Formats: sequence, structure tokens, C-alpha cells
Amino acid sequence: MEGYNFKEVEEKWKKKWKEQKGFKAIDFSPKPKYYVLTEFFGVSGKGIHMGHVKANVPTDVIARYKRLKGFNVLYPVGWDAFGLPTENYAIKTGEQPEKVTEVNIENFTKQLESLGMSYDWDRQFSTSDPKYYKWTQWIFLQLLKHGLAYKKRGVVNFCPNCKTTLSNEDSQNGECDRCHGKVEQRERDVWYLKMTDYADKMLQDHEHCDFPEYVKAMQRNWIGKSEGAEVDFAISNTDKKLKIYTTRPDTLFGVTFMGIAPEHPLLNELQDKILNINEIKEYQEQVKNKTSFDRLVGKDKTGVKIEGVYAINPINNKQIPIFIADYVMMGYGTGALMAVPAHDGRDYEFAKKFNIPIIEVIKGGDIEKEPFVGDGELINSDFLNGQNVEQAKQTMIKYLEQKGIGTKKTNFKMQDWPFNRQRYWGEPFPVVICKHCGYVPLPESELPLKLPKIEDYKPDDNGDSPLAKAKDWVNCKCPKCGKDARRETDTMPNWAGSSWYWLRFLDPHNDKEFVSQDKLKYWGAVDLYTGGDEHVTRHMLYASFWHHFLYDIGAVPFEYPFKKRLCNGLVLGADGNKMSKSLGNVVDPMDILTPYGADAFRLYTMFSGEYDQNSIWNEQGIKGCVKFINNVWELPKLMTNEDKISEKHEVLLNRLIKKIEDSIENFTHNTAISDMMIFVNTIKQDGFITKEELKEFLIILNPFAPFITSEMFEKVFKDDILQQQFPTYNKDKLLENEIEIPVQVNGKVKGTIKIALNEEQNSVIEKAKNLLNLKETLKEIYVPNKIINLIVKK
RNA sequence: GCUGAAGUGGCGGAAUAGGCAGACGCAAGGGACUUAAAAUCCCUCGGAAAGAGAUUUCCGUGCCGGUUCGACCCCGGCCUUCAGCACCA
Repeated sequence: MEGYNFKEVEEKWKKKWKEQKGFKAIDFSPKPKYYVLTEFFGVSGKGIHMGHVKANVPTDVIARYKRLKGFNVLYPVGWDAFGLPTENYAIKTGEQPEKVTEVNIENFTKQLESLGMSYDWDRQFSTSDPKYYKWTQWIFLQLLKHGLAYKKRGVVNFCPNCKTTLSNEDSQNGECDRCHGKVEQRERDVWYLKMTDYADKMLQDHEHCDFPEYVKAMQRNWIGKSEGAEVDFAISNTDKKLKIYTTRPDTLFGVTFMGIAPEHPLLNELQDKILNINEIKEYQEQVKNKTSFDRLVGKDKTGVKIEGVYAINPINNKQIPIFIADYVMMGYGTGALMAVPAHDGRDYEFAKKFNIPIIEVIKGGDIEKEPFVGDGELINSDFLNGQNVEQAKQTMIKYLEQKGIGTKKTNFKMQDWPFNRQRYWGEPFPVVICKHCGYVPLPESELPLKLPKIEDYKPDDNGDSPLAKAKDWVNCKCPKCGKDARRETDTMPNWAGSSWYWLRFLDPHNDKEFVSQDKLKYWGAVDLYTGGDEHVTRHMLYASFWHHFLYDIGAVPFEYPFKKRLCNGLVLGADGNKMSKSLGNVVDPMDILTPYGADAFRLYTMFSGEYDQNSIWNEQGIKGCVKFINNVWELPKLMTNEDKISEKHEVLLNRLIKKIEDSIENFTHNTAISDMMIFVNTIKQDGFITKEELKEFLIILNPFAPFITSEMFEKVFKDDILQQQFPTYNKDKLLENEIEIPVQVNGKVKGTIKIALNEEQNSVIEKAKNLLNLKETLKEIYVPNKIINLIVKK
């Protein structure tokens, strides 16, 4: 054979695979099924980036491997086209989002084919296709029907740059997930999805799915479950109550002030009673002008004492001053807290600043110096005295419930999901706003409610949705009373379409149901779901929520969508920083693929680092993989006429098969590739390879380097490598008949001896003693076929 | 602060049932081939010391201690780095 011409070979096989559709998943095939999925592609750019390669090549390897192992593999591809990322890209390039989506998908497709991805292309869809979003809208209607979607005026995150409402998940760190600008708090009409109803179920998800430890931790953190009590404090000279949430009901005797959030509605209700109402209003204004980010970063406690009213501690009738303070968040608990400075850091700081008394109720610290948050004996607490913290909590909750002044309560940090965006490029809400009937769901028969085409789709400065401009579309009749009505002009967020897409891949062309029950039963949950860890507290939680809901209404037969989740690391620029245009360290995958070829690129992506760790891009390193590919190409020159596996290579090949299987299953591809390099190096050294050996090696290598192996298999064996079986290994042939083991004296290696496999212990010990001329030993430790340790007097 | 993970050559990284630390690859140095370069091939490549030399000895997986015949691996205590969350009551 001539030197390897990867350009020609890759071009040939790319075409062939496309024509043959060789990677189709077969519904209801009797073979065992395997469903592997990597998060589908956002089409917010012209083409793939390095991260896509690192994330997707390993799942292509496992898909190809499982096919060779006889599985019916579902490995689909799709496009997450709706939403801010694509729309912002369209605005930037001055195109229509629809056009941008189309062009970018075409480009992605070409590039992914060049990489050798073995997708079942016939199942692809885009979330912006009406045939798909019909069913996204349908799911929304089910949520509405079951009381899990509701519209309410609320204070939400708003990005002034993207000009739209955002969820908490979309504005982590007070930053817009898309443009990284600061997020503001604004009061708006919000469609909420009642995600908190599923918080407890979501905490159980790790029982259904094998998650990495840190992913579990991140989700636990984000959901933020805490247990405590709600307690009502009466307000002086009124019939009003101030409801607070606390995780420390045991410290109720130590309360010395109350804190309420600046947005708390009680302030309005008590206007007439508050003596310093002007001062309070001024403070509220100040806080409003701070962004939520400033409020978090400026940790210096601020607040104002409310004059004229005070709270009454329900367990001892003490008068407690009330402060308005911006360290109290309206969005958590009841927006009000009881402050126990002796045993809480923030309350302590506030009390010191405003000269509020501090009452110690748990023994164990020095509250003159610092707050004490540990466990200890309750003091100054009447009937709780002498108990420890845990006992006191239980006692107090019982007491509160008996007296009717409080209840046990669980709280979550996670909030309901603000689900509407004031943007054009998203799923329209299948809801009509009628003056007489309120929010009326569209009948399911009218789905999909198509997104109208409008010329100027850009978001509005005052935060009105661009869809309001499509008058013909907006004005409609109420499905209930038939009178004039308007459509909802906000659209769904970019996370809507991705919250159920793995189900649609099972049955992508069904126009009767979102997915058929038969196919759901056949394919079941995704066996392996991979993607970035930026999604574990966003997409993964939304996906879990929707799926639990669909399960509860009987629409899907399994409780959690994924059986195993892995997260890939990032590819960092050569300078160790995240790749970004502004740093000029971006590498375009096509600039690697073109000069080195897809096989070498695929290998290097997996060889140069661990799957779940970040790796720093270093173009030099790819040379080793190019050499390896060229060496593989030369192997037929060393081929003998022997059909069987040679005695010399039997163990070598058996071990290779076992190691590759383990590596693919465990996602440690770097060692798999190094093992294959060792195999080729050994063959070169030995100077021969039998027909059968070459055949098996090419099949083993095929999932990693599909192009060269397909070509070689066809050339040498006149057959299609995709139709072969992955070789199996013989457990008894993993060790040579003669092996070398180290000899230790007192735990230090002093030399090696050759022994027969499973040689008699006494004979091994004799050999070891002879090697070192040792007569007397205190003890010999022999680990069969591994090591021998001789213990002698020092 | 809370939660999670990780510390091994110049670099990426091997070595989990506790058993020869540094596989495989990159970079570097030396040599062969070449008019030259690229490509290719061969050798060296953790540190220190001894020897003309094959070689030998000692030290070495963030630090200190422990368990063990034997520890990168297990246990206890520190240090450092990274990631996520963070005025969540």
C-alpha cells in the first residue's frame, strides 16, 4: 500500500456512510438496546468548536463499540434552535433567526460528518420546527391543566441587555447566562412553572441515575432543602401577624430583633402606624436602585429600624423591635426572619452595628467575641433549658404546633421557574387572554400555534414582546366564549425545547402523539447521557422536573430519563484560559481536522487528557497520533498468511481486548489508545502479524478511528468492518506462561526472577533465595504470580 | 463560610482488590540517513552520589504522623489548588 492518504479515504467513507444509512436505530429490534445521547447542539454559531469535539467523540466511540458488540444502538442528533443564543446570533449577523438556524444546521451537519460521527441522521429535528414544538406546547397545556403553570405578578430577574425576564438558573452569580451582563430585579407578569412541587423528587434523582459525586452535590446545593418552622409574631396594636421562617426554632428565646425584606408587603399595610415611614420609603428606593449583584457583593449590613410598631415574641410576649434590612431576601422563606444574634453570624453583625442586645441561649461559646453556632446545652430558655440543640428543636416545634403559633416547615432555595421571555424566537404560549374568561388554554386540536413571521423581531426597550407587533396573529377569538381576545405575546425560554427532547428521538416523526407508548416501552431511559456541567443546575433540573411530571400523569412509563450521567471537561486554550475571541486563543476544529485528518484528531482528543477533566490544547501532541495512524496503515506489510492468532501474540491481543472493553465502559479512552499504541509498537518490533490478528485489531480500533479501519478492512479482507463482531477475550490467556516477578527484601525490590505461571510456592521461594544468596529468612510473603517479599533480620 | 474534587518528571498523563512509581505520548538532548530541510529510524531522558564501564547505592508521588511484610493507593491531622454555591434565616 502507498502512504496513507487520509483525505481521499475519509471523503470516500463519509459519502458511503451517508448513502448507506448504516447507523440507523431499529425500533423493536430483538437485539438488546443501547441509548446513548450527548446534549444536542445549540446553533448559536456557524459551526462546531473544540468543546463539541471533546464532548461528542467519546460517545461516538461507545455507540460504534456497542454496535460491534451486537447492540441495537440509538445515537441521535438534534438541534436546540429556539431561544436567546440563536436569536442573539441572528441579531448580530442581521439575519432572520429562521434563516440562521437553517444555514447553521447545514454547516454543523457537514462538520460532524467530517468528524465521522455515526448518528442516526433520520431522527434529527430542530426545536424550532412546528412539528416538534407542537408537542412542547402540548406539554405546557398539560402543565396548565394540572395546575403547575400559573401567571402571577412577581419580582424576577431581568436582563436589560437581552431585554427579557430570566430564571434564577439563567442568572447565577447575578449575571445573565447569555450576555454576562448584570441582571436587575423587576416586577413583571410572569408565567411560573411550579418546579418546587418536585423539589423532593428531584433530590431523589440520584437513586435512578448514576451521577458523579460533585454533580449530586451541585444539585443538592441548588435545590437547597432546609427544615425548620414557620412562626407567627403578632404586631403591636394591630391584628396583623408577621410570619417568619427559621431553621432554629430552638433559639426562640434568644430573639432580639426582627428583620424584614425591603419589598415586604407588610410595610405597605402598616404605613399609617409607622412613625418614620418617610425614612423607610427612602431606604426602599435605595435598595431598588442596587442591582441584585450589588446587594450580594456589598456585604456590609444596612437597614432601618421601624418606629411605632414592634413584634411580640409568641413564647414569652417580649417586645421585639423590627428592622427593614436588605440582607433579608423577599424570595426566600416568608421574606422575614427572627434574628438571634448570639447564634447567627449575620444577625450578630447587624446587632453589633445597630447596638441591639444579644441574648445567649446555647452554652459553649464566648458571645462577647463572636456568635456561637455549634451544639450545646440550652440556657435562658425556660422549658428548653438543659436540652441539646436537636432535642430543643423538636420540643419547640411540638410546642408551637400545640399552641397554634407555628408549624413545622420545609423550605427550598430553588424557586418556581419563570417561564416567559419577552423575545421573538421561541415557542408561542398556547394561551389566549380573554377579558371575560381570563387565561384560556388553546384546544389541543389547534396545535401547533405557529410562530408568525415578522420583519422586525428585535426585542423592545420597554420589555414588550416583539410578537405584539403581529396584530393579525395577536387578535383572535376566545376559544371559550367566542368574543374578541388576544394571544399571549411572550414566548417560552430556550430551555423549553430541551426539557423533553430525548423522548422525541424515540419517535421523531409521530404526528399523533408526542411519542408512542410502544416505543417508550421498547427504548426506555437513556442509558448514558453526557454533556457539560454548566447544565447540571439548569437543563438537568428542568429535564428532571418535566419528566417527573410526565411520569405522574402517565405519559411516560419510567420515572427518570437517564440511567447514567457523565460530564466532559473543557478544552482550554494553549494559554490555559477558556477559549475566547477576546483572548485570541480559539482553535477551530476544522483547522486541525483538515491538515491531520479526522482519525488522528479523534484519537488525540481522547488521548491528550481525561474525559471529565479540562485539557489544555497543545497542537504539538497530535503528532504522536498521526504517527500511530501511519504505523497502523503499514501493518499489512507485516502480515503473514497465518489465519490463526500466533502463540507469541495470543496474550498480547487477549489483554488488549479486555483493556479496551474496560476503558470504553469507564470512559478512560486515553489508556485505551496507549494500549493500542503498545500493541502496534510490539508488532513492529516482532516483525509480523497474522491475518486473524490484524482483523481483530482493526475491529478494536474501529470505534476510535473509523475511517482508516474501514478502508483497511475492505482492502485487506474484502469485507465491511461494520458488519463484524467485536472480538472476545479468553480469561485464561491474560498472562504469559512464563512471567517475571520482583523479589523484595524487607519490602524493597532487590531483583527479579522468572517463574512459570502458577508455579509452586516453595519453588518460587527457593528461586528468590538463590537469587540473593539468602540462607535465613524470618518469613516469606508470596502473592501468586505478582511479587515475593523476603523478611530478614535487620 | 458551605459543598465537592484534586495534588505524581520540563509537559499531558499511567499505575485501585495495597504489590517493580513514572506506562503511552509530547517536548528536549545525542546519533543515523540527507547537499540541506522535512519525514523516518536508533539511543538518552525524576534527583543525588560512586565507578573507566556494564552497573551500584541513597532519596523521591503536597506536608506530618499511623496501619502493614509492603502505601501514590487505607486511616488521622495539616497545607495548597481548582470547581460549584453563597447575606437562603
